[in-house]
Amino acid sequence: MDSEELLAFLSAVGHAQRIRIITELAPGQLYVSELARRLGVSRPLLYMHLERLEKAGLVVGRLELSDDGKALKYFELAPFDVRLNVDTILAAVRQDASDEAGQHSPEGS
Amino acid sequence: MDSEELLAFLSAVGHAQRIRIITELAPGQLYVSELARRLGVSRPLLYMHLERLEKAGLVVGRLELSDDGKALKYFELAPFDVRLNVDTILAAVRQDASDEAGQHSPEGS
DNA sequence: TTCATGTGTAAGTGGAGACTGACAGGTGTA
DNA sequence: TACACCTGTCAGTCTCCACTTACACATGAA
Repeated sequence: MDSEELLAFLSAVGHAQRIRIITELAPGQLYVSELARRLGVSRPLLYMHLERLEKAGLVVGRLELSDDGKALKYFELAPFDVRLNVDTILAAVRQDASDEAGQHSPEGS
Repeated sequence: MDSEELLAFLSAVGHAQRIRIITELAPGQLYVSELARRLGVSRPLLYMHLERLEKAGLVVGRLELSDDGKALKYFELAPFDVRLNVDTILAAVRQDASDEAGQHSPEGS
């Protein structure tokens, strides 16, 4: 994980509304409209937050057809576990240099 | 750690400039003007970032007198180690309820 | 055909926070 | 006195992002 990914991750979680989203999704998947109702949030706003969380890899969404033929966009938490201390931050910054050197073909890591 | 503290921590680290500050302070303490020069950042701006980092407990500053009588404000990293996954986030949110119940006299955790 | 449900996006507003420049004050040295 | 350092803060600008309103488009049921 380089510093860019780390930053995306941290700024995604570091927001009160998105913490609430994570809390709400913890028990299991929910579709967007239902989630918006529970949080008392407008749907477009929720989309923005979900998009941000998805880009950071915290959440995954998939379109599903319900029994009665309605398209429902379900979101669920993606497993993540990040440790945050001086060493892990420095490691992320150092990773940038490696990315630079390797260019294409990422190191996985 | 309740969700408010967690949020302060995450939004403090989740910023490119502040990551750079942490990187720069990792080898050892520095005083503000020197740090500003290294980062190529104005001093007032640096103060803002340092204040934010200090409030989140990532950094500590102290005023010191150099040998030649100049006052220097040194900052150094505070030790921190936070693990971030669904469980730790939920734990922070649950902590809010405990804070509410206990009111004053914090639980230290 | 109308209503209630859902997805998805475009366009605009408002406010917080990132950032700058300029100031006032202190010290030691030439 | 003047200069080169330092700390600390105020007042302003500007940019980003959180948020709203409104739209287009589907489906199934009354």
